[in-house]
Amino acid sequence: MNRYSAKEELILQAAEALFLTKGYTNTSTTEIAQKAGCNQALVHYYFRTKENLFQQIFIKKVMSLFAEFMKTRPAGMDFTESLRERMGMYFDFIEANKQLPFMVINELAANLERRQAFCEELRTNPIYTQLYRQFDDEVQREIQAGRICPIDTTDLYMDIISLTICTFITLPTYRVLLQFDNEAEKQYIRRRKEELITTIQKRLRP
Amino acid sequence: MNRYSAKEELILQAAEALFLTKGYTNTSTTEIAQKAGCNQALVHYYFRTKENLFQQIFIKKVMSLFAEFMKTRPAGMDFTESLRERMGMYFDFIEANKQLPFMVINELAANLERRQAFCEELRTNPIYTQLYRQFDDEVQREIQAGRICPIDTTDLYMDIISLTICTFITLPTYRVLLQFDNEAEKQYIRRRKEELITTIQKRLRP
DNA sequence: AGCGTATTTAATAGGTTTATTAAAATTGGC
DNA sequence: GCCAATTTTAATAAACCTATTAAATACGCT
Repeated sequence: MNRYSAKEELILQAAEALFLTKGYTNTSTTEIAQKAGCNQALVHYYFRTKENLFQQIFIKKVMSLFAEFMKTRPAGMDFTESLRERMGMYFDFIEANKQLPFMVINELAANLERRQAFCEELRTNPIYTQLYRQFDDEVQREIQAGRICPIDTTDLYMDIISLTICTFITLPTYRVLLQFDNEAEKQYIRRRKEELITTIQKRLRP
Repeated sequence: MNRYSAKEELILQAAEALFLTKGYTNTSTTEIAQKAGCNQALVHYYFRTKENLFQQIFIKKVMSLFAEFMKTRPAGMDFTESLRERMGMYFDFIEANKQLPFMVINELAANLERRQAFCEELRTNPIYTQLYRQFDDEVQREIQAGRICPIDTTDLYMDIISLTICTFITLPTYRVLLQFDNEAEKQYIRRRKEELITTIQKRLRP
């Protein structure tokens, strides 16, 4: 079941929400405690240090982000179809976790140690290496069969995450700049999703 | 000439380097003073507040980023050619200012007031509105002439900055992950630049 | 040389932050 | 219903950060 106590869970949730929206430095343990409805000392009682608490949330979240795209290819589809499917899923996942890209970018870019720990995990954990290899194999097969044009798998992956992530990274600014109301924003996001899929499909045409 | 005194200039430089790499919150005025080789009080003497100092650097930098792409179309080229040229220039500009995207993302996303001030500037300053309108006109003309396929100008612009910026946002991580040495990194960046141009050109094909 | 202004510093007030400690409250087993 | 372990709190130490103030130093001008 749940290896966390109720309060511990509340603290984790509060911390996650705050770290995601405000980043590591801008979030204080006092604030986390407040949001979780407990004393600040309790945060340290359960997690000892702020860094510790952050790591637990960070690793979990970031890995889910990476794994989302590399998910096993849905059965009974050709590559192009399944890629479209996966891009859609990835895009939706980030839409549902709009703040995640910010946290990842901030913490990975700002902190060498965290970056190294993260890369170490990515390089050594067979879950991720296998997922990547599998995706790469698919791409190579399609290229050899002439169904898509030659492209480096890294580039393809980068293109997809770039177009996805930047949509949400620029969103807060676009919201102000283009004066989105709720409906306009939804529509914009839908359009960006279409644009992502179109662009990648055209990119892959032989 | 230079309206800054020598020490003032040193402080600005130190602050710029630090804000760019570590962000606003993670940089202290003490640190800036240290790097500039002066007393911490001097930072406040010249710029009164840390926020003030930051603004001066931020506005200048961000506006140069936006303006770079919208530069007037180089003469004697057709649109496709000139677009390629401009994408190259934009990419190179960001390569020469690798840290800039981080600062922009962080500060615009994290701080509503800054975002509003920035958007206000972008919306009202004729330099930027004109540059954008001009680019939009070009795109419309090309579409009507059937030389490129229909696309929303906002989408086209977003695609370009996405592919450019994400290259450098992920770079610190890729550096560790793919264990780049100097040469490998350069090569990777060159490849990403090609990929950007290829992808956009294919995207625009009728 | 000497006065007045601009620059630079040391010292410090006032605030916030993380982390610890010791005591109080709560819970579950018997 | 009491004891012991767990959970929670209040209080506070120690570090650090921004901003200010008043004093010291350098500088330009006559």
